Amino acid sequence: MSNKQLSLGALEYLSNNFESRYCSNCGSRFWARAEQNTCGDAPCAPYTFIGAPVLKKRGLNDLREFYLSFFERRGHTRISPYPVIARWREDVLLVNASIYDFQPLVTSGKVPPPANPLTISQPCVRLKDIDAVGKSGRHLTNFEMMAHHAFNYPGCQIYWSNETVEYCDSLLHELGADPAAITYKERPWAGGGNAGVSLEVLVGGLELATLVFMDMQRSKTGMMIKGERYEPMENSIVDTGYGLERMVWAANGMPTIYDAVMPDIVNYLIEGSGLEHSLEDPHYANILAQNARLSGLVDLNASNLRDLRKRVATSIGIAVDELMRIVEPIETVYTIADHSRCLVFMLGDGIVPSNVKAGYLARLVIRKALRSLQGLNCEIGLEDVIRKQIENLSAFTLYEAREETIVDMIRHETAKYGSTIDKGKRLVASLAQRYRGQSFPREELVKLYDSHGVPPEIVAAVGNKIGTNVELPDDFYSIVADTHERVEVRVAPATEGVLDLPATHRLFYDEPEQVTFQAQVIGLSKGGVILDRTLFYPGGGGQPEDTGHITTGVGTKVRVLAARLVDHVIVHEVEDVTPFVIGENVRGEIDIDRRQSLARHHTATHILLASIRDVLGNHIWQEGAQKGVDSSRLDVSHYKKVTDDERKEIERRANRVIMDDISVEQKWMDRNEAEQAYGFALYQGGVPPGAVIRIVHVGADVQACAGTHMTSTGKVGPLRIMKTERIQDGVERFEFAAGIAAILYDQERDAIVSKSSKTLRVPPEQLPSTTSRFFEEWKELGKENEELGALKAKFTSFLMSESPSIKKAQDAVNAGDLNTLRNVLSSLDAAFKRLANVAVPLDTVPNVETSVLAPTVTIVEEINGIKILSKIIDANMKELLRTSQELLNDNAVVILGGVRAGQANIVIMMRTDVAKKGLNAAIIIKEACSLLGGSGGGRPERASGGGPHADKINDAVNEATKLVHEKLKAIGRAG
RNA sequence: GGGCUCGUAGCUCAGCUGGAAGAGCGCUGCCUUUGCAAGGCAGAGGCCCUGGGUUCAAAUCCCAGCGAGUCCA
Repeated sequence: MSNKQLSLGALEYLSNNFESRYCSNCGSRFWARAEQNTCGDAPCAPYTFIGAPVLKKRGLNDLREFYLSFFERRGHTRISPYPVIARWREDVLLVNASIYDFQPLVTSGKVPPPANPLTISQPCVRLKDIDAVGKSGRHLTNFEMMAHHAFNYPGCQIYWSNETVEYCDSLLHELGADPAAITYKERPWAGGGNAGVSLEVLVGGLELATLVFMDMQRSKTGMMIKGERYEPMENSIVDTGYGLERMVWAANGMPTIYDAVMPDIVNYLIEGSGLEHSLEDPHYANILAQNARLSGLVDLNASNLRDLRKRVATSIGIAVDELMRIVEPIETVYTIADHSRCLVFMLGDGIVPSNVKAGYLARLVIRKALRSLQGLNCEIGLEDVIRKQIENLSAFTLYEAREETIVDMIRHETAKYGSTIDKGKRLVASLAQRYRGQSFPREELVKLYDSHGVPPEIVAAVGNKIGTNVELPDDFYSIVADTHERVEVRVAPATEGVLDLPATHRLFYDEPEQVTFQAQVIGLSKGGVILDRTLFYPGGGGQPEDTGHITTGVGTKVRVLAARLVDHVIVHEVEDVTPFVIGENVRGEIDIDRRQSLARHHTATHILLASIRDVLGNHIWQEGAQKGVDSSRLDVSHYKKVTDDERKEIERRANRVIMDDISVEQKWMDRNEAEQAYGFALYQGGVPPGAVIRIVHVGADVQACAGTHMTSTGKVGPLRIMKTERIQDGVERFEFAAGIAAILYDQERDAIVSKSSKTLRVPPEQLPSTTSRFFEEWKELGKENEELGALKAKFTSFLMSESPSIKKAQDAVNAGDLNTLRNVLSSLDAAFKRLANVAVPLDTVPNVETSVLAPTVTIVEEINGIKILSKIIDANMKELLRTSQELLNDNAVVILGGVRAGQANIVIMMRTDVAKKGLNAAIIIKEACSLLGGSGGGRPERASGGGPHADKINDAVNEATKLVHEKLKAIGRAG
């Protein structure tokens, strides 16, 4: 027993009203009024509330309101829920619990809580047990955690465990719980770097709430809790969590939590899919209840699902198959009901489906829902269910306002998934062809899922139809996980030593247009000067730091390379720290052009974000931003590609705001007041620490922002969107320039255009038509060139051998067939004319070529009845190949050489019957080309090669010819 | 943030152990048919994503970039 558990034992309220015992099953300590041997929790105790509600019947909205007002009456302030996407945290993606709202800034004491004590009903999304959803009867991917929190600081004690348990007890009494049925089970608790003791609150076997008493923090020494060491901390926090859905379930005793929480959605899906079942049928209700009761006792996963099915079937007395037939469709209905509700929370709170981060989790849920819906085989679309859910969640007005965007995202994702699956099926089909009649390799199955998103069930369905044997392993997803190497999380960079100096006064906020300032040197560090006040902005919020000069008391001017914020102190990194003396007065001067440009881009960023939101919709959220001197970029969440028209409209709107010359308001505000007034949209650029934050108004845009700004929008000057790109699925990047940078961008563009138009000798406005004409003509020329090559090959071979046309003409003459003769001659004539009309591009013909070509003659020899032709002609590689092909009509082996662009090429071709005798062109070409300083290769009956020594072309062709002769003679002797 | 796939004709894709750019569907024309369904013949249609590198030779191999898809944290 650890100390923590003993300390709770001193609780007055518990010891006065309850008996403390140890569970005969798990050994945990628990408190109860009734005589009982077990802790009342699964798996030590079964559900008893199903069919026998343990709380007074209440609906979701009713119970939520009851809870919040219960705590309001007891001095708590009601707080609006936070979004389910945890934008204020870098360590997690989704809000898993109400305390996430206050981590890390409030829990660490850096920021005061919005109210103290407070009560909230916080929607949460947990995807960890997503596979058990629908099957276990109790798992949800999303739920509302009702909570009351008290933050105790030194000198400010609100309340602690005694009051918390008392509140819980009387709440449960008021809700109609039998006092004797309530059990508090003690458990050590740890999470998010903190630890403490918790009490699980159990009624009827169901855990309704957890009361956490957080008063420890992680440390190197201290006591061990759940594998980490913790020490006591100054603050202590009451962190409670009551499951709204579970309480509703306990209050009506339905077989599953889904029936209790979303009866109309469940019915809608059941009716829509033509399922016969209804909960009125006692047989079905019994099966589902039994299923929920037994699954309550285990942690459901893929491998023990079968065991569970068996146990349920046995306890009801039916076959497993029968059970599955009844239970699976309804489980699918539950899954869809859960997932669709989850999606309303996710998408409604601004998550855009993507392939990374929270967006990926949303996509995951969408795809699971779509797959389930498909399994149900009904006309209802996910879109329809989502609309119904939004209607149901009327307590959240925000979602109603965003309904069309949510539905549009769903539609978009549905189409996307459809095409992924279509593509996947085609892939599977072609793979299945390869493995027809064999078993389908497991690696392919994994790869299809991992690289192409094809679920194994689809592989099986398509594959088995084609005739490959696809086996589905039980632990498929863990096999996939095993193929991914675990990457260690990088360690946080070491923080610099805290400077024991007062916070630097930030002149850049008070006097945004000042260039110079007087200050006193109050500290020196290695390479750094610390002043009591400064105009140098230390960087932050995507805005780079200022540079400039500091002139010492004796007039030495020292360059400031950068300014950095270390805790509350701004450190000026200087070229040389030696001229500075602590205590002296100095004069600072910032590089005003740089600062102006940065500030201009910063203000422009705010203007642009507001314009983007105007044009693309209110789901737009800043995902990142980087300001620069020459250009800046702004990343926003958006689920479609930005069109040209949208981009232009955004640019026009932004420039209109600039021309309206609205003054930029900047003020410090109490954090909680600001949040109340403007909501979470304040934190586009991240959540700043501190009880007081800087609020910047730029037109319609209001943000918490620490950067420096222009004093009015007009001073931003022209704004140009240079380009948009999709940096991830669901995130669009805008690159833009403002002020002089925008002018420079325009000028650069003009230069590009004017240079091009000078080259083409057309005015800029004719560039599009001229370039496309040139492109077309270039393509035409390419085709003509091809044709020319073919004709040239024909012509060349015609000159060297007995052309079939000539034969045909002679035959026609002999037969007196004038018609044929006329046709042959006219077609030859046309070919020659065409050849004559096409300009032959004269390559830079090297001298060597003419000298080589001149003495060459056509060599035709016959060895063992095999006709061999070899010659050097004026042709490139392609033409050599073509000509050889033509010459093969009259010859059995053709060897052609040619020189182009200072490089020699050789081609050897032969009839297949010659190659079959054992003559290998690829081997011969290699030999011959080695004389050229190169190499070659190909297939036995056709090979090509070449080399840089063009002057050796004669030798190479001769060598090839010689080798052919020798080989043929050898074959002849052997034969 | 990391892993893995893919960019070739209008579409779907083959070719990728380097050696003349292919198939199916679609399109155009002609033939067959009373018409339809269809069949036959001929043809058009390609910066093989871009830029480097290796090589005698690159759609194919290597690197970088751009674009798309997918899985995981």
